[in-house]
Order: sequence, then structure tokens, then C-alpha cells
Amino acid sequence: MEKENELFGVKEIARRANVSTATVDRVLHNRTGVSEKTKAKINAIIKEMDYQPNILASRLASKKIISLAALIPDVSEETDFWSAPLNGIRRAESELKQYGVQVQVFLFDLNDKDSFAAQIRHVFEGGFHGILISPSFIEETRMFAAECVRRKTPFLFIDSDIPGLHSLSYIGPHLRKSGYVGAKLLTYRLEPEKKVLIINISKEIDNFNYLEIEDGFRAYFNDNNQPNEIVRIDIRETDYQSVARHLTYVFHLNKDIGAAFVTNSRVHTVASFLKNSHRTHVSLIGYDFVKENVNYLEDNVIDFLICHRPDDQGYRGMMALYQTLVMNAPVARQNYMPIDIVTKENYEFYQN
Amino acid sequence: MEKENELFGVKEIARRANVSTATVDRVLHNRTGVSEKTKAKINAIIKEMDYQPNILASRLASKKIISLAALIPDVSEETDFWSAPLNGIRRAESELKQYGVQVQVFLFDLNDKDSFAAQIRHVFEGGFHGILISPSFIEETRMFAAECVRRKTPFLFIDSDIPGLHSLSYIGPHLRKSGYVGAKLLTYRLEPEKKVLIINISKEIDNFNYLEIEDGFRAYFNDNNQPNEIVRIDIRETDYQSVARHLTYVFHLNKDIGAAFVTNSRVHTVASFLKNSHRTHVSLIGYDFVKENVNYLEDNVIDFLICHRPDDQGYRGMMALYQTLVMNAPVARQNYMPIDIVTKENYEFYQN
DNA sequence: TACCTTTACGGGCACGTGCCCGTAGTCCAT
DNA sequence: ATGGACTACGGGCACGTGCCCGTAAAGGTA
Repeated sequence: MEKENELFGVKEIARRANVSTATVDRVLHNRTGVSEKTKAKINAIIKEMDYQPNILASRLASKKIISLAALIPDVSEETDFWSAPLNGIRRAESELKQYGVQVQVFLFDLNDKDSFAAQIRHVFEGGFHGILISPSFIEETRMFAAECVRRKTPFLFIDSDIPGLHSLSYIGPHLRKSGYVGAKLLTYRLEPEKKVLIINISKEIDNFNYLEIEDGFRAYFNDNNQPNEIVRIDIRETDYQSVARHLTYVFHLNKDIGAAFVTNSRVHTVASFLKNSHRTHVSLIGYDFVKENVNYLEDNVIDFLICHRPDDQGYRGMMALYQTLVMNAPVARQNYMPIDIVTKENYEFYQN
Repeated sequence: MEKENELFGVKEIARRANVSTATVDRVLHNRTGVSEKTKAKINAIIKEMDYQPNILASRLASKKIISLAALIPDVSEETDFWSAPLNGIRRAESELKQYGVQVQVFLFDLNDKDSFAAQIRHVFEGGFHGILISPSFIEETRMFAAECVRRKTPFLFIDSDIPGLHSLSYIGPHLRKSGYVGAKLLTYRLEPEKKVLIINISKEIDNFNYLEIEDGFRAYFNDNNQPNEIVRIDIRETDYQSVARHLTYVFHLNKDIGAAFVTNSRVHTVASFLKNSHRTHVSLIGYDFVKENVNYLEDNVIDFLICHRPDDQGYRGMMALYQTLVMNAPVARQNYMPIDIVTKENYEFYQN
């Protein structure tokens, strides 16, 4: 069983053009030292036979390594959400290792804008060929993007997007639609006279993500003439005591709340409150497949979790950078992840 | 930026063992022609330095191609479900092409046991190195598996499993849990006095899948003391007229059916009936992301679709075969896919 | 004319592995 | 002693590409 007669290599091109493989190589990597005439001839042949370089041989022969950087939040005691993307990044790393690709991960503190900026500086010092970044702080990301454009370094965003910065791609959820799905699930069995509570727990003020999600959530109510009244609350402190205090107040003011929607992964804090205050009849939906949340899912306090395959986001992000740099294959500007619905019954099979 | 000093090749092993690379190679591929003493010495060195062969170089140097076969149902006018796994198989094929892997797909008619057997014969004539198969007919699959074992050809099942046949792996849903999830969704907003209808539409009698799903479905009712009465119906003809006739009868006998669960992708036929008979208030859940089903999802007739990433099943199946044959990496015997919940609101992002 | 520079190209080694072929050494039958 | 068969091993080419280095030809300068 022999490999089919694919003489479609540089040698074949060289043969047809009556030149050496070295000259073909120069054309392929558009280096200097080839006359315009020869160049045109070779390019014509390349195009005609739709030459696809053998990446195995290419990566084997090339001593150059490709170095990629990933800049994402560190896991904190608040949430281990980012361990999933990191996991995907590591998975990509081990796959790409033998192809001469090196990956370096830079972690920053989600509550510390300066650590983000500092790590960006470190990334630039490293002179990487491609960068994956979670654009957690808008202004800093803007400057980061500008510098990347200047250096012509491809970069891409995961988990949340900042449009218009010439990123190679965005890999993450369609947040508006995600909120839309949340509203569907939350109202699926909700009685019309009950109120719905939107809860946003976040220290960051300029939370672009949150606005998108809430917008989608409300859009569902409009589109479907959902009669329920919507109450919303912003909680700027993330500790349990503060959250409990605010929620106690809200539930005191609104006796007939039938369902609550938490716009991020801190839904477990709300779950804890509902359980402690014996309000588990309230439907609860929130985000992300993190341990604490799954526990409350198991416990029937959280009804549904919405997830966007964070592991895959990391993996695909790194792979997309590799594809661009090595095969310079085109990558879709928007790469929306599925909006997964996780319940007590199916979570054990959820593959992040 | 140079590649790190990894002298971890056969050359290094040869140097340390004071032999030539050819001898190391013989040991690595346990071919004959090496004395026991030398063999032991080389094996010790290999183990000590945890030698990882360079797959790039290996595949490049090897003229042998690896040929894989995929044996799956053809798309029919009844359902295009199997276009998704086929798609995943093609995706794997194009990725593996440059690694010297060839893929050949064999299609059979789901309604024709003989075409299945015939294609199995063709597969064996091809002398493939690894085989992916959808074990649609149990007896024929048994014989297939026995022959594979005799030939020492690795094979794996996708979409449904037949345990105990020494398949390399099963890649597909945990059907019992899948039925369990279906029951959860179906009863989520169901009133206690309403009845639940389980519908199985299938020409095949020995439908192992169906039994598993129904078992899981009923298990949910038991585990959660769900009060609803369950009515079930088997329909052996798959055309609309037959289905409508049977359903008309069932709905006539049971006035208070509040929800229906279809155990396979033919849920669209039921949806059509419900719509035509103005019974869209009945909650409806079924399987698989196929065009017709999505249309009724869009139309609010089907509430939820349960899916098991058929595309991914094909992709992962081929990749698993490749991993075993080339890197001879271990593959998990059971590879359960996520149980995805697809609704009108999130289907546009579902990536099969 | 002698020498230098630039342009345009070919030769050939390297990457790490697979594997064919050759051969020195040993043992045994003629 | 000669020949044949077998064992245990080394040499070396090939896979397709990257890229260093060498060089002939053309053109320019003193």
C-alpha cells in the first residue's frame, strides 16, 4: 500500500520551471534573488497545480520555533473559571509541541488593572509571534491592540470581545443571545404574576459583558410579550455578606419574585443565599461550569447553568494562532461558541 | 530563537548504547535481528530518557500510508442525520491527509440489513488498518467484530454501542442518561395531572437504543416521584399517514396528554401531526439537530431537541483510530458525548 | 585589462525517522 | 577447506522543505 504519486512538491515545481528547488523556495517565501520573469513563471505553476506545502517536512526542516503567548486571568479564590481556558491552552500546547511551537502563559489579577498592564509589557518583551488575550480591561486592551498592529503581531480575543481593534478573531459567546437563552429558560415554567430578578455582582463598573447579557435577556421579554415584571440589582461587593444583605433587601421589597438570573459565574453566592433563607422555590439561572455552581446544581438550588465551552475557547484560540502563523490559513473574525445548557442531569458529561 | 537542545532522538539513544541508529530502530519497532543483551540495554535507555519519537519525521520518512474505513448509514429522504458524522469524518480526513492517512467511507441503507452486510464485506476486502462503524444491526456487527479481532484490526463504534465485542472504543451518547435529561425537560413545567406520551417510531424491532432511552426516561420519573402517568406507543411505519393515524387514536384515548417524548429524530413527524391537529400546547421533545426538527423548533412546536454532537463523533472517531495506529496512544473504552439541549434560542450557534 | 559588486541561481546539507542492503562473524554440513 | 545459512549489526539513502554557501554572468570602476 504505497502513498499515491504525489509529486506535488517543490521538486516538481522546480522541474516544470527548469529551475532548482532553491529558487522555488525563494519564491514561496518571497525572498529576494529571483528575477521577475522567473518569479512569475514559478508563481503560475504553483497556482496551476494548487501546490500545498508539506507541513510535516516544513516544520521538520525549519529550526525556527514559533512562540505563542496567552494572557488570561489567574484563578482566584473567588472563581476557578479561568482554569478551563488554561486547560484548553495547555492541551493545544502539548499538541503543537512537536511542531516546534512553544507556548507561554501570562496570568493577571482580574481585580488589578495594573497587573494586566504589567503582563502586557512582559508579553511584548517576549517578542512572541502570536498572542491570545482576554481583554478584561478596555483601555489597556486598546493600547495593547495598537502596539500589536504596529508590530504586525496577530492577536485574538477570547471570552469577551472588543470590536474594532483589528484582532485576528474573537472566540467566545454571543453574549446577547446568551442572555436571550437565559430568559427563555427562566420563564419557561414561570407564572405570569411572578417577578423576575436580574442580579449583577461585580466589582468592575464598566462591565461591557453584563450590559450585553441583560440587553439580550430583556429582548426575550419584549419579543415574547412576557408579562413578568423585571427587577434588577447591582451589587458591587462580591463577598457573601454583602450579597446577602442586598438580596435580603430586594426580596423584602418584592415579595413575589419567582425567578432570578445572575449575569455571571457568581450565581453560587446567590444560591447560597437562597438556600440559607429557604427560598429554593425561586428558579435560579446563572453562568459557568465552576465547582461551586455545579454543587448547587446538584443540590437543586440552581436550575440551569449557561456555559460557553471555556476549555474549547482556549484550545481553539491557540490553534487559530498556529493556523495563521504556520499555514497562514484564514480565520473567521467572529467565532461564536455554542450556548450550552447545563442541568443537574447532564452536567457529568459536559466537556467544558 | 532556536529550538531547545533536544538531542532526544534515535541518534542520541544509539550514541549512548554504542550501536547504530538502525539497531535502535529495530528495537523501537521490535523487529528481529537484535541480540537480547543489546535489546535490553537499548530499552533501558529508551525508558530512562522517556524517548518520544518525532511523529513529523516518522510520518515523513514512512512511505506506508495508513488507511481508515468508516462504515455509516447513508443519508436518506427520511433523515439527513448521518450527514453530520460524515462531515466530522471528512474534517478528520482533511486534517490527517498530510500525515499519510487515507480515509474511505462506506455507506449503507439503514432500512436494509443486507446492504450493511455487503458493505462490511467490502471493508474487509479493502484491508484497512482501522475501522469506524455505526453498529446498526446487531448480529452482523457481532460477526464483523469477530472478524476484526481475528485480523487484529482495531475498530470503534459511534452513535450506539454494543458492549463486549472488544471494540477499541465507543464514542457516542450515554443513552440512558440522555432519556433521563429528556424526562427532566419534559416535566419541568408539566402539570401533575397531565399524562406523558412516549413515542417510538421505528421499523427496526430490536432497537437497543430505544430501550435504553426509555429506561432512563422512566428512571427520572421514579427518582423524582413524578406523578404523571406515562403512556407509550410503538409505531412501526415511519410515514406521516401511519404516524398520524396512530397518534390520533392515542390522543383520542387519552384526553389529557400534556407532553410527548419522541425517542429518535423522527420527532418532526410528530410535530407535524401536532401542528396539523392544533395540539401545539403539548410540550414536545425529541432527538437530533436535523433540518426538519429545527424548523419545528423555530416554529415553537418542538420545545427542546437533545443532541449528541454527531459531527464530533465522526471526527473524534477517526482521530482516535489515528492516535492508536500512529502513536499507539491509549483510547478510553467509553467516550460519552455531552447531552446537549437545543432550543429555538440557541440552535443557531449549535456546532453539531 | 584587472578587479569588485550585484544579481540570479544551483548544490547540497540538515531536520529525525524508516528501512533496504551489505557484511563480518559464527556455526554446521559437505 | 569450502560453501551455505543464519545472526547481529552498520551504512546510507529517502521523505519534502529550509536555508546556507558558492558561483557564473552581467555590469561597473579605475
